[in-house]
Amino acid sequence: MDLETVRTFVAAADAGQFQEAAAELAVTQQAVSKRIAALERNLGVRLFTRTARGAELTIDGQAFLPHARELLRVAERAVASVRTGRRPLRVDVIASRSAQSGLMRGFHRAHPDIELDVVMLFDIETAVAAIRSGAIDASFRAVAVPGRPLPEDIESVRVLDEPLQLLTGPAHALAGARSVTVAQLAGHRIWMPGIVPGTEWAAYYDDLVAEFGLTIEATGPNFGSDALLDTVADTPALATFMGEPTRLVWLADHGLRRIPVTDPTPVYPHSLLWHRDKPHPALATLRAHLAATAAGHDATGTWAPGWVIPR
Amino acid sequence: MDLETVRTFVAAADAGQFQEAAAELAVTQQAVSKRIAALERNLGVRLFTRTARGAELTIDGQAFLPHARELLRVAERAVASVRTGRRPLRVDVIASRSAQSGLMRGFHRAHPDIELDVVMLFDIETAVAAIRSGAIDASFRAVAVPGRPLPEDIESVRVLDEPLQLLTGPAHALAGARSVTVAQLAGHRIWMPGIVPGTEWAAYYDDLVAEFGLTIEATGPNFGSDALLDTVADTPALATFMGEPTRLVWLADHGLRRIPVTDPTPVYPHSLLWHRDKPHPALATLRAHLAATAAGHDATGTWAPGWVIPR
DNA sequence: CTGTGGGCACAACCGTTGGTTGTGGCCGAC
DNA sequence: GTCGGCCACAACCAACGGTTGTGCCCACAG
Repeated sequence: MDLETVRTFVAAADAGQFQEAAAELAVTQQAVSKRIAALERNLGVRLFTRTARGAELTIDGQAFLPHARELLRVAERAVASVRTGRRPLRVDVIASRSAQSGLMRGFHRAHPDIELDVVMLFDIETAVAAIRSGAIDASFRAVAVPGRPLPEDIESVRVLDEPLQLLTGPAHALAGARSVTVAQLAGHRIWMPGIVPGTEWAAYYDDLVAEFGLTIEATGPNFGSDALLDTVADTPALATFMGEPTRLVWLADHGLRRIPVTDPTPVYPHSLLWHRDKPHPALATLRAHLAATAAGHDATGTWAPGWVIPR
Repeated sequence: MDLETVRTFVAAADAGQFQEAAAELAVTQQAVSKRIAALERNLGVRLFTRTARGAELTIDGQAFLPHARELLRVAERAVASVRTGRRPLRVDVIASRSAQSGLMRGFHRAHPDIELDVVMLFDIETAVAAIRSGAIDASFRAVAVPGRPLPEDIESVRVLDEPLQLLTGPAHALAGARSVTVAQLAGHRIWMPGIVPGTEWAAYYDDLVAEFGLTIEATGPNFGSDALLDTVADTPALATFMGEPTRLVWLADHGLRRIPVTDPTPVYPHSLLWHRDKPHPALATLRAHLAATAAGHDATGTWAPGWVIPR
C-alpha cells in the first residue's frame, strides 16, 4: 500500500468527487480513478459508489476513512521525527527498562502534546558528542567519570538515584532474604554480562567493586536481558543487579526474586545533560517536570561513587 | 512513501543487516539496499551506518524506528477495518456530535482493546438493510416508524433518551430564559434544515409538531451544522433544536444560548439494533456496557412519539 | 602483513507500475 | 431530447523497482 494512494482516497472522500481531488493533488482525474481502483482491488472491497455527480463513500469506505487519516497523521509524525529543525524533543536513555524510561513515560503522560523521541546510545562519550552535534537534545547519564570532565558547553543536573536490587533465581542462597546488606554480597558471584570497559557504567561498577569488595563478572557476550534472566534463574550460584523500577510482571515467569540491598543501598545516579547553547523548545518543560518529580527523594543510607556530581 | 519500504526498514533494523532482512522479505539484498537508500533520500537523513558485518541504526534511524512500527500497526488496522470476517465491530450512529457518539466513546474508554469503527448511514431503512447484509453489526436509531415495523430478524433495545434543547442567538426573544416550556415554543420559528421526508428523524419531528403545535421549518439545503449555527446566531427570529450532550465549547464562539425545554422535555429515543443471527463477538460486550450505563435514567416528564418501542 | 569471507553498493538490464491524453458511457438537470 | 458533468476504459510512455553480476571495504584469522 502506498501512502500517496491513501492520501488520494482521503482527498476524494473529502471532496466527494474524483475530479476535485485530482485538481487538489495536481494529477488528472484518470489517475485518481486508477489509484482508487487499485486500492479497492488491494483491499478487496468497494470504497466508493460512483454516481452521476461524483463519488460517495460506501459503508466500507466510511469505516476505512478514519484509519486512512490516522495513517497520514502517523506518517507525518514519522517524517517529522527526522526533520532537521523543529523536530520532536530527542532524549537518550541508557536502557529501555531503566528508571529514566519511567521518567520519560511520566513526562509524556503529563505533557502528551509534546512530541518525544527516545534513543539509546552507547555511552556518555557518544551521548555528549551527539548533544554537541545537535543529533539529540538531552541525555540521561551518570556523568563526570574521573579524568574526563564534561565539556564547558554541556550542562547537567542530577535528577534520579536508581536503587540497585539483587536478582536471584529461586535456588540461590539469598533467595529467601527480605533484604541483604552490601557486606553480605561479598563472596557471591554477581554476573553482569555486556559491561564494556571505558564506559561510564563500567566505571560505576568498578567503583562499587572497589568500595565494597564485591565480585562482579562481566564475562561473556550480552545476549540480551531475557537470556541473562534465564541463566540467573537456572543457576543457583549466580545473581545480578537490576534497577528498582523494573517491572515485576515479567520477572515472575522466571521464578526470579528481587531483594533490596541495604547498608548502604547502592544507587545509580542519573543526570540530565543538555547543551548550553542549543535549547530545544520543550527542554525547559522537561527540566521543570523532572525538578518537580525528583523533589523529596532521600539520599540517606545510599551510596554512589564519589566522582558523580552532587545532588 | 511506500509501506513496503517502511516494512523493509523495520526488518533491516531488527535483523541488524540487510542480507537477513532481504531473506525474510523474500527479495534480494540489493533490493533492500535500494529501498533503504531511497527512503534515506526521501527523508534527507542517513538511517543506517553501514559496517563490515551489517548495518546499524543511526540516531535518526533510532528515532524513526518506533514511528515506522506504529505506521505498520496502523496500516494493519486500516486493512482489518474492511476485511470480511472477523473485522472490528462496526456501528452506525446518526450524527457525530450526537448522544450515541458519546456512548461509543464511553464504550471505547471502558474497552480500549475492542476494535471499533463508526459509520453514519442515511436513515433507519439503510441501516436495517446494512445490518441484514452484514455490512454493519449494529445501529443506533429511533425505530418502528408507524407502518414500517422492524423485520423479524432485527432485534432492538432502547438505550438512551436524548433531551432536546433549544438553541438561540443572543438576540433571540427567549435567549435570556433559564428554561422554556414546550407551550412557549408555539409561534416561534424553529429551523432544522436538512430534514428529509420519509426518514425516521423526519417522522419524529412530524410527531413533535403535531403533538404540540410547533413551527419547524426544514426549508433550504443543509450546509452543515457550522453554517446552521452561524445563521441561528445572527438571526433573532430563528432557533433550532440540538441534543443535550453537544459540547459547549464550540457554542460559546457563536454567542449561542442553549435552553432546556420542559413540560414535557422532548427526548429523542435511541435504540440499539442488531441482527438476531449475526452476532459479532464484541456485540455482547457492547450491549452489556449500554445496559450498565443506561440504567437509572428517569423517563418522567419527558415526551417521545407513541410509536417508539417502550423502555 | 596478507588472504579470506561476509556484507553492502553500483551497474546494467528489464518487466511492471503508474502517469498522461483521448474517448466513450452514464445519469441528472433543463 | 439534449446538454453538461463526471467517471471508466484504452493506448501509450516514462520511470520506478526488481533481478543478476560484480567490485569494494572491513573484520578477522593465519
